[in-house]
Amino acid sequence: MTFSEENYLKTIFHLTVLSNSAVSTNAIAEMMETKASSVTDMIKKLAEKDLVNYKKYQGVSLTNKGKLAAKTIVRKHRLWEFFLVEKLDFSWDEVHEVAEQLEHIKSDKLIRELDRFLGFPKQDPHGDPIPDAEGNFTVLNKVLLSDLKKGESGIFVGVKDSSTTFLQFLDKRNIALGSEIKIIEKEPFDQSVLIKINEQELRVSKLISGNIYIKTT
Amino acid sequence: MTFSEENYLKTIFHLTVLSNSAVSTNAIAEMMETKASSVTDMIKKLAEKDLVNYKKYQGVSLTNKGKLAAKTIVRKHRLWEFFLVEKLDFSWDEVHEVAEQLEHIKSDKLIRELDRFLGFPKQDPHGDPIPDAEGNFTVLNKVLLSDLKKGESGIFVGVKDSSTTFLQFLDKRNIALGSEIKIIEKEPFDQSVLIKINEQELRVSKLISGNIYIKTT
DNA sequence: ATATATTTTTAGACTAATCTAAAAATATAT
DNA sequence: ATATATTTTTAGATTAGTCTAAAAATATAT
Repeated sequence: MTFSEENYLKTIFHLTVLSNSAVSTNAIAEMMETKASSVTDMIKKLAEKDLVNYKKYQGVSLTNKGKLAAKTIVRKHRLWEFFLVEKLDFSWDEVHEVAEQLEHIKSDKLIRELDRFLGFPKQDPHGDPIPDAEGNFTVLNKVLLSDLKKGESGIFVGVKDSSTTFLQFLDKRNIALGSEIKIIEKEPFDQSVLIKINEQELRVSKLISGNIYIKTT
Repeated sequence: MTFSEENYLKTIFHLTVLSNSAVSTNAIAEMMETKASSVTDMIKKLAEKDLVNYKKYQGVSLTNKGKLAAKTIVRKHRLWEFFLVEKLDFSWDEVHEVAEQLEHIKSDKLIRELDRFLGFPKQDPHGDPIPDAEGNFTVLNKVLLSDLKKGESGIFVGVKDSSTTFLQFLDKRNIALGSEIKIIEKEPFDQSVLIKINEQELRVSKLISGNIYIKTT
């Protein structure tokens, strides 16, 4: 499987998780920053290899074979991210680009041994689940900070948007995975919330609270 | 720089070390298991980028820029090999193929941090020197086992041929880097040598002794 | 229901890296 | 020194992945 094929599978997988139905050509093109015509070409190739189900104009979905391949790539990506943060002192906003490269390295032994070396981690540095060799993973049951009500609290366990800018925003305010967050007050007008974190009070906008996953305690 | 360009540079580098003069198109083709015409095409591309000196029919050599690029790839290859053996329990005959992939990952921070994480190793698992970030490395002054005379001894510090079969041959006989080896006797007829290693005596052919590097003590 | 807008596919072209076959240059042998 | 062999380059084709522009299919709006 080529790098490009792997990248398409991964993108289709991520889009499927979001939408839970057939994925459109344009959605893939947009997420990959490429053209719809290129997507059509590649989809045909993947369908030929039984990695996706495809009927002209009807969007695309992963076959079981394609799903396992996609999960394997996600597994590799997230294990490498964990490695970079835990062993090589990368910060969580620096890992994505390098993991995008490392995820394509082909060696079953490598990924098996890396997993062992890291102690079989279950979440990557952004709180996303790391699939095991069979593609299975457990999703924490978590809610968005924006869905909590006044007085409720929980542990910060993941981010929805893991863009560099958002992650750096959190770093600047010392909001890290594992922090306890409590809702002090919600402003109905702009839906901003006043939260208590690290013994400090902080007001965050809806855009922020809608990107923070909380495990309620 | 593409993977392919990097592989050509690396090959030219290795061939230059061996021959110490301009490298022929055919030599590159043979080492890379490709066709001379493909080599010519790529050489032109590398010359265009000022990575090699090239005059039609006269062979190629690396420019300073090309030499540094090549050493950087070798540095990455050997650091990853060290990582695989030291941290992921690979054996020295399993690392090459995976390192061939890992050497192409692009991230200065990655390789800098990996080097630090590994404790700035100076030799890879086969005893080959690991260049530093500037491309400098120290070559142990070592001799071939086949050049030692009766009664001389030293430490096994490297292999000349690091093919899987040769490395597995050594493993089978418990001949590992760091072992002390002493020449008990040399047979003039077939140039085989009787050596003492790990308290045992062992007869090895010229083909073997000619692939083992020794640091005399 | 039909016109209009949007999405998707197709047709044809481009680049990088490769190949085969033929031509050109260089090396070798007597 | 010249014929022969070898090496290297060129010319032209192929494949994977991409693109633009146009055509075809589907969705939307009134």
